Amino acid sequence: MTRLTTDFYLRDDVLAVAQDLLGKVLVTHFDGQRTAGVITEVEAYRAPEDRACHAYQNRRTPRTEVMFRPGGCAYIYLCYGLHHLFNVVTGPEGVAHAVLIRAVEPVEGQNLMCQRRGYAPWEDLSPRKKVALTTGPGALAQALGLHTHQSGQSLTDRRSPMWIEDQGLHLSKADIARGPRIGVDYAGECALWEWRFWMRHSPYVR
DNA sequence: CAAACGATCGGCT
DNA sequence: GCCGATCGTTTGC
Repeated sequence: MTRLTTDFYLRDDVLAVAQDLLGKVLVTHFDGQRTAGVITEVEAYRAPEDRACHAYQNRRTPRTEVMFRPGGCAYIYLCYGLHHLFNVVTGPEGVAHAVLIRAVEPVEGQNLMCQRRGYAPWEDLSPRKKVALTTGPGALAQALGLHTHQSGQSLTDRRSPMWIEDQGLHLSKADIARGPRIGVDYAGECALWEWRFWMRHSPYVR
């Protein structure tokens, strides 16, 4: 297992980082238990010009302060009062870029994920239900035990309980599809930008 | 201090 | 496809 290092996250090109995250493995290790999933769908958010980004026009608020940190930490926030959405902060310090992880394919700790989601055990799930376990940003965050109180956590520190690793899966350009981001209609013209990327052949995509 | 607003999900028609 | 749930954050008065 090779945990991604700060070099990966500090790059200024968040669209490149977003695509490079596809095929990497998001791992959490809480209370001695690991859960992990291959990242299958992401969206890029880029201050200052991106109206859909919480740090639009580089405005700093208590919530978005972590987005301005050097790349390599988590930005987790509560959406619709119910869902904890997990983002990876990228770019150098002062540059508020982030990648929203929208879906993963479970590869480790499936039964704990099911427990956290209130599902029956993994082996008892229909194919559809297996996909629903970790498809969608709120769903995967719940499955992996991610919560707003972890916002700001490092993904690169040796002692951190959450990180992203490269397990050697290589995607060619043809394996990546792109389209407009979801749920950002309020962002005017920015809503048309094709900053959502997914693994073309994965069933773990909306 | 009040009020509006979501980077969504799941259940139901 | 439509709709309600639910609450922290932000903004405006």
